[in-house]
Amino acid sequence: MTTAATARFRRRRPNQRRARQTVDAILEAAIRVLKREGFGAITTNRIAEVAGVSIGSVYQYFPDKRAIFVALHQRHVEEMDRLVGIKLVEHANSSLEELVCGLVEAVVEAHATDPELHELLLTQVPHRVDGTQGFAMRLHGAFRLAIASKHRDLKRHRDLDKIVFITANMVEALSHAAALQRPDNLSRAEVKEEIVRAVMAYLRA
Amino acid sequence: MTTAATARFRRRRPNQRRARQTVDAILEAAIRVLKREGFGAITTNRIAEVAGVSIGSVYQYFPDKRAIFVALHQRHVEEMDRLVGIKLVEHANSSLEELVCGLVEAVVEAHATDPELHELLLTQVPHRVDGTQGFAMRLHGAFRLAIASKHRDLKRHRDLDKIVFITANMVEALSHAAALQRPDNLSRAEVKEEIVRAVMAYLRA
Amino acid sequence: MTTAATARFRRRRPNQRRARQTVDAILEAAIRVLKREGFGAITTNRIAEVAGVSIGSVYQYFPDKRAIFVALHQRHVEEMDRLVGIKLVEHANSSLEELVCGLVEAVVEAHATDPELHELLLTQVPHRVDGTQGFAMRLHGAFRLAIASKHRDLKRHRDLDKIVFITANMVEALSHAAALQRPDNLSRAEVKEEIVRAVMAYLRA
Amino acid sequence: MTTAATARFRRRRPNQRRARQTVDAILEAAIRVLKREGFGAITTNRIAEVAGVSIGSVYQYFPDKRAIFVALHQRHVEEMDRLVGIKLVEHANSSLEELVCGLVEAVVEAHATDPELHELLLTQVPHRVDGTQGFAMRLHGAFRLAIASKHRDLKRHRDLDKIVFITANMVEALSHAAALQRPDNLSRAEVKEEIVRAVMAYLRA
DNA sequence: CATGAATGAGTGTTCATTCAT
DNA sequence: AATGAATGAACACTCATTCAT
Repeated sequence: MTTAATARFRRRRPNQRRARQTVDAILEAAIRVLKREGFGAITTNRIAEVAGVSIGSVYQYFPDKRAIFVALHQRHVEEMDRLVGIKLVEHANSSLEELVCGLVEAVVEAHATDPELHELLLTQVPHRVDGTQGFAMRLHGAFRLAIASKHRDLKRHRDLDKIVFITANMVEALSHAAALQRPDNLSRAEVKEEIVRAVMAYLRA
Repeated sequence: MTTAATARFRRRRPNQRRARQTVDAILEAAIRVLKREGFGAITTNRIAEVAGVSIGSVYQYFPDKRAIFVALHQRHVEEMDRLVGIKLVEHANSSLEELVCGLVEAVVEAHATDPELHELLLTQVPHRVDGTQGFAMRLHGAFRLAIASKHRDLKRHRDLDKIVFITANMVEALSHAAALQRPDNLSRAEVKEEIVRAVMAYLRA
Repeated sequence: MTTAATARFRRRRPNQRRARQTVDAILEAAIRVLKREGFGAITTNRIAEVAGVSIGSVYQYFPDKRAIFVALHQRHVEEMDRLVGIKLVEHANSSLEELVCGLVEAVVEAHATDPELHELLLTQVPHRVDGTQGFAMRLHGAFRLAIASKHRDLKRHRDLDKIVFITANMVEALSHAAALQRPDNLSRAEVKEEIVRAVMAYLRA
Repeated sequence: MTTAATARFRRRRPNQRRARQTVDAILEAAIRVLKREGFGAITTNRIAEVAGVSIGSVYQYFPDKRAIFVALHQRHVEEMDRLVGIKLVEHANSSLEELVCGLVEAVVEAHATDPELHELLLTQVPHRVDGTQGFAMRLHGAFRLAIASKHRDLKRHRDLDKIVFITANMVEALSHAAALQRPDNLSRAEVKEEIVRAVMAYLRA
């Protein structure tokens, strides 16, 4: 969808299923090469080869090499959005703590799905972070909604903006760290619990 | 012969100083190009040109292109280490809250020094994150030291590792966010205060 | 069966007309792209797009890209031939001067019809000049005929070949120059008159 | 000189003899490939190969492929200018007829030097003709000078502009034709003589 | 040590052409 | 016939790196 939209302006709009398959094959190939041979080894021809399509087809769907990486990042962010969205709906009627717990779980899960790819995208593949695009920004919406509705009395004491800013970033960053830098002697569950504890402590402070 | 020894020193020094100047010029040029023209425009020849040295001189001091980026990252991390180290010494005898406050201040300051460069290095320039190199890891040491000495009773209740992991990452990530994504309606001081509040709330929980 | 025959005709005709239309659309598209975007921008796919036909249809009527240019040159030369032919017939019974005047007029007109295209075909689009194809060559026939019949006594003095060679090339080149390089302070009529004067002066010399 | 000037803006200014040799080698290689394998076979890598230099060196002196052709055209035009300039000086004190004869000779010679290249450049290699660049334009200056000084009385009768326009284009076009389309039964000397006759006839008319 | 011309492997990208639908 | 997605050989051009001066 979004990837197709990216290509829409420069290349023909493909028809449906086949096109989607080709685009996916290209993105998967890019990921495979990235993981196996490193960012330096990624060439458009190599991607085409691994994807099993012709180089021409790559340029049918992506205006240039960069667009492939942009699509990769987008797909990744969208996947995360999806997971968070699900939890948000699930916990519509839960307590604040349960909701926070759910969100933390979603974000930790999202980061843990393919941490290697996540890290590679973050450290090796150039990517603009224009504020709105950052993942934490998406969490902001979720937290604003959650805190505003579940914890109204807080609004009086401190600015909602501050709280949202802090909590969203805490969850994003700590989940991220949990996925990528968690020490061996800490289980994922422990860390998850600890993140929730930290967030709740802050909210109650 | 004292005169001979002196002469040797006199002959060496200027060269070493020159070398240092050249290396700095190259790194500054790399930063300038990175900021002004983007990562894609960085070529060794362009760096040499902007630095005002010959391409040959670049290879005199850096074995290859990657080494320039490694040095760039190192310089950046070292600068941060330095700032944190100072605060740590300053607050050797302060209370835990004051120390946390000092560390947060140091990290926020460090990130605010050249946020543009900081972001570019993080998003555009490929960099390994092999655990030890990540900046958060350095904070771990500081926090471990601080918490272990200032807040001994905590050790009994929960694992020090968890606490250090959470606090170090909180400070790192929130300071980072404060520098790069702080909403306009929040002052830096407010955010700093809020970060301290969050950390302390967690430590007291 | 008359009806069958009629049906056959009816079935074929529209196809042939369609084919002619398609071919024309392709050639016009090529010209349009050539004028608007330059020779470098001409691609078979672009021509098809501008012509409003599929790339497959282009290859239905032209074996390869070069054939399109050959057809373009041909169409252009044929148009010129047509104009010259008309004048030749018109002045079958006129004096030599009147005939020369008519021919010059025809060639100047021909060059002035679409000077931009004329120049582009000459300067941008590769074209063989294998003697027979050159436009001047066609004028040779006209002039040979004209001079041989109208100016017989000349034959005795100098070789008809020389005269034809010189006059045909004069008219061709000067008309060409008149269309493309005429200074602003000279009207087309003046130049035309001057060309006739030059040709007649030579013929009378 | 001129070729170096073309490259000056995009590429380093080379120092002296070696650079000149390299540039010449590249241009000669381009001509050789053009003659032997046709325009379609000219690739930058092939030129480099034939020139015996690396492809990188080609781009050291020419910003892109087109620049090579531009330089080729320029070199050609300059050579012609040179020949005409010489004749102009030689005949400073001669009669008008002698001067015309000299100029015709120069132009015929110029065109005859390497007619194959001349034709290829004209028919195969895309080239802008922006008025000033056309060769005929250069002859204009020569003829204006010649006629104005040698044939003053003409000025009264007809506009000098017309005469210059006609004569310069006659000489250019007829010499060109003489070199490329001269019939076998006409010697070059004969044609040359005939061109002079035509020009003089016009001037005397 | 400094220089910068020269190198050439390697890259992104194009576009004429085909052929299954 | 018409279509246009797919192909992939071929190309222009870059840029990290070397080395003679």
